[in-house]
Amino acid sequence: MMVTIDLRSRVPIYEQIKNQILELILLGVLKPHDQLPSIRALALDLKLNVNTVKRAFQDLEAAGVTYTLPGRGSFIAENALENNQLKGKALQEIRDAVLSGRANGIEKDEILALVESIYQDEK
Amino acid sequence: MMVTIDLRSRVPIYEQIKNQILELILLGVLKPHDQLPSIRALALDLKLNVNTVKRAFQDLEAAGVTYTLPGRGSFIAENALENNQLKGKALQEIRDAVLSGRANGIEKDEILALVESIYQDEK
Amino acid sequence: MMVTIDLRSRVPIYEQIKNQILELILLGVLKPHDQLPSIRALALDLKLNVNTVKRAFQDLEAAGVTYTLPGRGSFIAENALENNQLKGKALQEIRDAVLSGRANGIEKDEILALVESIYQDEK
Amino acid sequence: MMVTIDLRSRVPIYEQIKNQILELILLGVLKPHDQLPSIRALALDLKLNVNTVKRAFQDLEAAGVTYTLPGRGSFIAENALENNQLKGKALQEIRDAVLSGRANGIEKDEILALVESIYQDEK
DNA sequence: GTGGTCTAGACCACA
DNA sequence: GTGGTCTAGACCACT
Repeated sequence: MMVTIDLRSRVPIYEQIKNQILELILLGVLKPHDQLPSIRALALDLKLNVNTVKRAFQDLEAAGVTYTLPGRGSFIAENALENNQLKGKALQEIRDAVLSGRANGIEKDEILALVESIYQDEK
Repeated sequence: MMVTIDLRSRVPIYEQIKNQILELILLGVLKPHDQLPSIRALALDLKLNVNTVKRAFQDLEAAGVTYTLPGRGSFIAENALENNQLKGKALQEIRDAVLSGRANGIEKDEILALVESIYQDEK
Repeated sequence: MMVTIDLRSRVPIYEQIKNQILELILLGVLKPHDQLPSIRALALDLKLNVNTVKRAFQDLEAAGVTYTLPGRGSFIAENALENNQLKGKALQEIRDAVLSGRANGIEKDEILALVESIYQDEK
Repeated sequence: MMVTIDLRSRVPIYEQIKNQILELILLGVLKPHDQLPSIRALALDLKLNVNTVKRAFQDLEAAGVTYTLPGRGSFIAENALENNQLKGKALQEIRDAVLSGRANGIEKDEILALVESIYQDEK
């Protein structure tokens, strides 16, 4: 699993895990019914607490991105990205951040440029 | 003072206060050396605890946006917006939110449109 | 009375008044039994609240620097500077400030230079 | 953690904590990325309220001396002392205190000796 | 366990 | 009246 964590980020670790798995699906690296690594294996690999990884997996399942077969493991859902119910929350976060940025005097063009650069990165 | 609070927002109340005061400065409603409402008056007005409002004012002062004369009140600093040391943090928040949005399958154009609409609002 | 107040300073206004009167005595401008301006006149002159000036005068009298004849006014005491019981407190304030400066990485020489420059100013 | 508090000092408790942590960094006892004690543990240890300790840590973080990972703890920043934005304020406090001391008839040499003795203490 | 937010309320210093 | 400090304690998010 190509997942890297930045412990110094203010973004919760479980969010980083979720985001990176979603990115891998988006990029086609992970396909429907592919098996995810076990929670314990990933926690060991990333040197994280099992609970932290568990929380990420729980969220993904709750959002309809993955499904779990008890005793077998977690797998990518059929229509993972279409199911994803996390989009709304993500959009709201962007709205909040942009509003805060505007209040702090950040120019519109500054943000537009930032968005462009982010979407250029690894597409 | 035209400050409105959304108690149900995930954005901390004191951040909402900070942002709204910054907006008022940006819009020219509040000018250097203008006096802000007293923390007690604002707390009463917004039905908040004094400490919550105080936290907002403390942050603004630490950021160089306002200055406080104990026993007299808080005032807008001479170069409030130039001093503002909160911009960097705000930009970082936008970056994080956009990255998270991208991971969740939000299209670039969707974000660009959102940014445009936010900046059209009251500028 | 040549007293000037800096409303923007973190030093309490009544302390500024006390300090300036003490300086005037130190410089010989005010001599024993000279009459100080009335509290009201000074408050009017400096555009301050009467209570603020009153507090300064009270402190000076309590410290043995001045004496008051009810209905007549306040006067410089015979041995104003020798009597002054405020020295100890002032020394303690310097100690605290220097300790704090040391903690914040200010070099000894920096402070020594500052002290020299202050004592050169108007002596 | 070797932190001692003087409850009877006019220096706010949270300032005492800030100063002592800064001293520990200055002395090399605390190094970049070292973890500070938890605010709860320190509060318990010093018999203080959690919020008082929190205020100290908040200030240190705002000044760029520490960084905080929610849920994990607070740590010394990479360039803690270089970042420290509190130096200016500390210098201003010394200036004010010395001016006040001069007004109260404290001799220059008295202050110079005091500064020397303070810097001899534990350097 | 960690820190983050918020409330309620006391007491003090200053204007 | 103003802001500043401190306490006690609740509730939440994250590890």
